[in-house]
Amino acid sequence: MLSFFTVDCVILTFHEGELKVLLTERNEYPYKDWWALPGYFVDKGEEMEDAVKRIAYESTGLKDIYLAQLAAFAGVKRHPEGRILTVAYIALVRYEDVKNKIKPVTTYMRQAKWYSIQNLPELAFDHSEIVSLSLDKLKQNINYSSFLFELLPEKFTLTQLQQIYESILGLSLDKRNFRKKILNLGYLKELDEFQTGVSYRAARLYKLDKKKFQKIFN
Amino acid sequence: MLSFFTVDCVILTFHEGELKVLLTERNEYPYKDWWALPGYFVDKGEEMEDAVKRIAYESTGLKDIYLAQLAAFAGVKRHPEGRILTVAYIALVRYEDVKNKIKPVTTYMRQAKWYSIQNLPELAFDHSEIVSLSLDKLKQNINYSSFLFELLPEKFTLTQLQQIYESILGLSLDKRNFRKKILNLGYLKELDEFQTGVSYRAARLYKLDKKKFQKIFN
DNA sequence: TTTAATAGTGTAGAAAATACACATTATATT
DNA sequence: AATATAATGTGTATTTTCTACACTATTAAA
Repeated sequence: MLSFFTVDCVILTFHEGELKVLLTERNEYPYKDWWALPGYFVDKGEEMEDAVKRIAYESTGLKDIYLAQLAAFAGVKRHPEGRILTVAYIALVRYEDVKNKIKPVTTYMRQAKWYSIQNLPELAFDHSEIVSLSLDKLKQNINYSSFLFELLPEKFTLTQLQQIYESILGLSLDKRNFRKKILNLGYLKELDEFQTGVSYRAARLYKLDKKKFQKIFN
Repeated sequence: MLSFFTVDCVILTFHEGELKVLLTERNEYPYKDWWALPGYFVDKGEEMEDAVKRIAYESTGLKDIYLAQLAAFAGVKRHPEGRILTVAYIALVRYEDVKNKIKPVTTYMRQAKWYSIQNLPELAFDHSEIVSLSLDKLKQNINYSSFLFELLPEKFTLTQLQQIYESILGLSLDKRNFRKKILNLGYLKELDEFQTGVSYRAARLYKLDKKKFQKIFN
């Protein structure tokens, strides 16, 4: 009993104050030359998450990235050559980790490129819907998960954290209230270190205290 | 390119103050005679949701029930005869609608039976995990969706609503605070009707004002 | 030394969450 | 008719959280 199916990856990062998603230019029919989410068939005997990691590695050069399943898409008409079921995953990466690494090495996709989620081209298949549902899912879980910190360097400023909240929620937050609330949650560790390389007052750095986060959310 | 996959249904109802899930006794190998979630192969050319509706109809006699996709499960070892991908759905039904209807008419399942989610038998495949993730998903969404009302008759008492909250969240709530909060949300319509057939003071009936609910949540 | 750019901070008022106990009402029982 | 039973329905005081709002501090570059 054969079962062909694919995984598609919504690989997100945070850069220049914006959420960005990694798109690849398809080198295969159907939708040849269209922009699409990185994705491909899951090998026989390969675990789904391993396939996602493989594809994410091929397009970002990174191993061990944060993954969460979004949903399965199996519309009879989603693929012009017959129903192909796909399972979409959200993957989060730090921009500093990938910035110079993207050079896809596969035959089925040409260049990969970060696109601001505000400004996406038309995508192949139902991939626009998949991206949009991914963002909905992040919004839903923003206060109940530490996934945000997968988008930030280990040491980050409160402004960076606030920008991620704002870009995921799609609204702007009051700086004082945001800081009061987030520090009150009690899972950020204030460091005695400061930003470097900026031409203005350097901001204090913080990091996530994972143990405290666990305690608070379980 | 063929693609065989199944859907499994976590069909939930609310009765006697408890959440219950519908299980069927399998009549096919593997796991013959085990209790399992109702589920079966999706036909070629059949939309996933239609397959879910078909299976739910076969086990409950109901059409047009509330559905939400939970997730895809595709572990290489989840099925002893080779990987079978399944997409799990949550379905919610009113007990009054199904109470006398359950008589499965398929060859692949024998009796169907409501089990309290507190007290499930060992299940076939990874179905225990699927049930448990379903409950997690309901918990997550309880305050942001009107799915609860799919478990209640059109006209219900506040005590019934509170019991559903309590059984999904797994904790008990203060009656006065619960009522204050839920009525404050502004989407319940107080009726001039009361419970009948009880041997004590009859409670007032309410119903969901769907338009107001929409307004409030969009 | 001045300018530019962002960091960092507090308070008062409003709203929401919590803790908590008893009188009311309808039916069934004697 | 009186009583018992079982669940309904209600208010207040306290604590906590949310919201609105503006200026000084710091650093580097010009």
